[in-house]
Amino acid sequence: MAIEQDQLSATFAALADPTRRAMLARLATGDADVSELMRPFELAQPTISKHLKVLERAGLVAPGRDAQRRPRTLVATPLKQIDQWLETYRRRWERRFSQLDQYLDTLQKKEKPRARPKR
Amino acid sequence: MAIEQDQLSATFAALADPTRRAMLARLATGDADVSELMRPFELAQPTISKHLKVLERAGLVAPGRDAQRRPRTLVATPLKQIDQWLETYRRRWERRFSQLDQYLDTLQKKEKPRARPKR
DNA sequence: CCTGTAGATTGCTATTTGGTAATATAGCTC
DNA sequence: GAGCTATATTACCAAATAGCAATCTACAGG
Repeated sequence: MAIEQDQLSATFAALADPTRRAMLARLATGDADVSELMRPFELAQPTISKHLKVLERAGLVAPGRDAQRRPRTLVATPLKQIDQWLETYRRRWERRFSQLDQYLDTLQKKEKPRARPKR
Repeated sequence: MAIEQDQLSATFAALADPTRRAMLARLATGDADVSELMRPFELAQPTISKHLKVLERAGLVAPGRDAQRRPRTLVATPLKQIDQWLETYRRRWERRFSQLDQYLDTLQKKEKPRARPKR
């Protein structure tokens, strides 16, 4: 059903939209209210509010208050979780296990014998 | 809209599903065909194939061939891109960026959805 | 050929998502 | 309090998604 109750899924889903990533990038330079977050886009105000709600549900943004403004603050914690999730896969690009290596490895597996050449 | 033509969006979208993340985790231990990827889940085979298509469109998985099997290989490149994207935000959790961040971080850690006071 | 097996494809739901316009609410400022 | 400003909420639509059962395709072995 993919109701996305888990934190990681909600964060990934929130980041899967260029508009929302741009909003985060703006917030990385400092807090901003809705009008300001809206400025770079040709989107209606409710659309921006909706995007903000997605970011808030993911915990990436925290709401503030200043008279009638609602300045948003970036919260990095969910991004840290993503960074930790990446840990399992990190060696695949940091070490000598390149995409090409994997591809060639797959081709070789057709033969079924074993003896992985260690260059 | 959001046709997700950009690589980053496609990758984030693909990762926003626990089933697909589990499939990647399995592939991290070595190539696997559809029957094997299907095993841990109570999902129909076409559903798994669909998930695989999403992962392939994101470039996270490469298709192989072995008689009637289609063993899949993990490709880490899109994950590397995510890692690079995170770079902008990394200092926010590696250092204590601000007092507000600290405060919000601890709030998040509690994650306590208590009963809301009725207004 | 025929049969069994592994996957892909098709066709169909229900739900979610990104967008909109219209309206409601909250807080200045006069 | 009237009016202005900033934002949220509501109601709606179109498209995308996750799921399924049924069917088609490709290949290995007799």
